Amino acid sequence: MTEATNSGAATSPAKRGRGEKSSPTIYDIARLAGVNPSTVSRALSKPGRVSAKTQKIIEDAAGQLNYQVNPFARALPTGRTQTIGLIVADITNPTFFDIIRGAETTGSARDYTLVLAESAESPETELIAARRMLSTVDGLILASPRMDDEKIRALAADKPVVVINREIEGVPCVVPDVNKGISQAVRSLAANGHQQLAYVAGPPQSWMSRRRWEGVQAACDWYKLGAVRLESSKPTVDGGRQVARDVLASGATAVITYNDLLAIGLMQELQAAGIHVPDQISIVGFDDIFGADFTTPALTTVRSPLGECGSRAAALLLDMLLGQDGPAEAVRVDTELVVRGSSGRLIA
Amino acid sequence: MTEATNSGAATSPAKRGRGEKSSPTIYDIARLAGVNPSTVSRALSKPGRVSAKTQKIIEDAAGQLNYQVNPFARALPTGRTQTIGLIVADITNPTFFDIIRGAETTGSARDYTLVLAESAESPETELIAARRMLSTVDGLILASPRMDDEKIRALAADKPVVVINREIEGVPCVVPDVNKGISQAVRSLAANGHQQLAYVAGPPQSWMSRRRWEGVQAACDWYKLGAVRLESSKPTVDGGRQVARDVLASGATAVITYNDLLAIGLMQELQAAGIHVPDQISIVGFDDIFGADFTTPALTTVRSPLGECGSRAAALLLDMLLGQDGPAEAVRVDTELVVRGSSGRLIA
DNA sequence: CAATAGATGGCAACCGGTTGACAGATTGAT
DNA sequence: ATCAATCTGTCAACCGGTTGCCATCTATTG
Repeated sequence: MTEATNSGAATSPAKRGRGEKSSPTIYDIARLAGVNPSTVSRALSKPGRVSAKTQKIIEDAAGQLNYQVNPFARALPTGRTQTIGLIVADITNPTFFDIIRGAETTGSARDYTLVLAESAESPETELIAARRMLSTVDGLILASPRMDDEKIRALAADKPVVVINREIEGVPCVVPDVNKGISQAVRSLAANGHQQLAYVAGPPQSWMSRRRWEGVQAACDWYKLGAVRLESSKPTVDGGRQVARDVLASGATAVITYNDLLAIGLMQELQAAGIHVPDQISIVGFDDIFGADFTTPALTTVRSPLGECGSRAAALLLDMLLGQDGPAEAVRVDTELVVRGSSGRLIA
Repeated sequence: MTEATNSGAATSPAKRGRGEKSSPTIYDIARLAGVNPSTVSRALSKPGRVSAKTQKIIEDAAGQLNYQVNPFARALPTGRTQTIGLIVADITNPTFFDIIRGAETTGSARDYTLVLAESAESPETELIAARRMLSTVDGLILASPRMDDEKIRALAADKPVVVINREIEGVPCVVPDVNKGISQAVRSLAANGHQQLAYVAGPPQSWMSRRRWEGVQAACDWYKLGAVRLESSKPTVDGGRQVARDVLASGATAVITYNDLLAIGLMQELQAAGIHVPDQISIVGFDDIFGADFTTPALTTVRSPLGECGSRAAALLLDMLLGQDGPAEAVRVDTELVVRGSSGRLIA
């Protein structure tokens, strides 16, 4: 017996790449506890399947050996990996920081590890990343996906998928409900004397950008403001700078942008042109990203609770992994207007 | 033949959790190509080990079946997982965004997947996360780790580890070389008439904060400026606000902070108190994080190429996985002063 | 006290690749 | 033509858990 242990220990050390003292297995525990490996396996993963007495013996032995399951060995027969994947369109975009964080936090709270990939805003890269991931994770979160509904549904047919920032029939989704925040914003602008509003749109293929424009239109209708839509070249600070001349040309005195980056770039450019914000033009961003309050004046913005989206999506996914059905309806989280200095009374 | 394929497809569908049509294996390929599974394995992972002819047959068959290796099955006997882990102290801290991005980008360029975890600034959580990860990744990157040198060395003994933002004897490290940037900053401040400088320190256990203070001291010595060190409660915008009164009390006309967040908070608070930046006090941050140029005036800062650190660290790690030795010396990446509006001539 | 149901542990096959050992086929040198 | 050296493919064991099935043992019931 001792001899067996010994020889076992003697053969294995060089096994793992870099001198890792190959960790104890259920076989080691079984030998120590005097039971069959399968019993150890059951004791460790099927509560109640073995008697309390043996359970204890095995747990003690496991503790003594400082046992840790080998995730790969477990994943192989079961397919379970204790891992969730997250694909974001652009890692440099701070919008996603909070989503990543939310997902990581609730994931690790339930002992799931987060695997991260970026699609670089490309539908093709996204699909490839998703496919590659799908085989190694238990479920997938897609944040602001750029690929077709069809492709996403196909992925969702294979493994649980949750989508953030987009609604897709038949796939569980978590989306900020923009209406509340937008209507607060438009009401506030109307109350401050604005009559003509411009919406600076995001990428054409962005579902969320369309959604926000619809919300703006509806709110402007209600509050009797004129609304025009302006296109941006890209949803970044730079894109915001570039759209400044269109904004001026539009004659609007209030601007709502697809996201905060556009708003910040726009504000910088307007200020550089000698225009006073908010006295001459009010600017309202979207998302309340990190840094939105660094500007002078600080940016008024419709806060999307991105962190909450990430964490809700992860929670949803984990529930689905436990066998629950995804919600039939999209989960909506409320947005709200955060009033800071970049919006205010129009001083004509 | 067709029948075999067919029956294979027919028996397996219920296998994987949620109707995943269990993917083809090397056995399927072997059957289709009329060779032994081990030959398939070799053809697919040991270039040159099989003849060009069979190689082609097998590759065709693999392509036809749309084969993808099962990472777990591969990981089990080999230990290789095609995965690198990254542990950051705080996911909300934008400093790490760039590091994450750099690591993800160069990792995925070499077909490695990034696994992410956060330590929430706690040495204990960090160690636990690291241990848990270590068994499932090929190598680990620790960004601004908070745990003891000893613990890190212990981890490094098991698997390749690369550390960012800290130097540890015997462990490969990637650190910004602060001297160049700091001396540019101090020289610029001296040239603008400043004589008394304050350094606002970061967390006491931060290696990098000490390092920066040493750099500031040395540069101030050289340029004949007085330097005092002030403590901050926490390295955030809020911490920056709180340290404002100490800064004023110190009589310094120029401030270098441990990081940009402190600088931004400090600037906000000073401005709120009616102090003009940079006419009365110059502020220089550290890192050039996302948003550092959103402020008015935009923040002058010593840029740490965090993205490059992340990507260099990942590259280093991947090289080590290929069997190369880690560098004996820490890899240093240059910092440089980015002059924006928050620093300038002292107008007494 | 016999019959039976339920609890518990063991056996062995299996998940899907990897790899050392080996044998048959080729090739080349003599 | 002979023999060694090299190539190439096969066999089978193995990585470390999981799980269906069965045997045994215990507790319950008539």
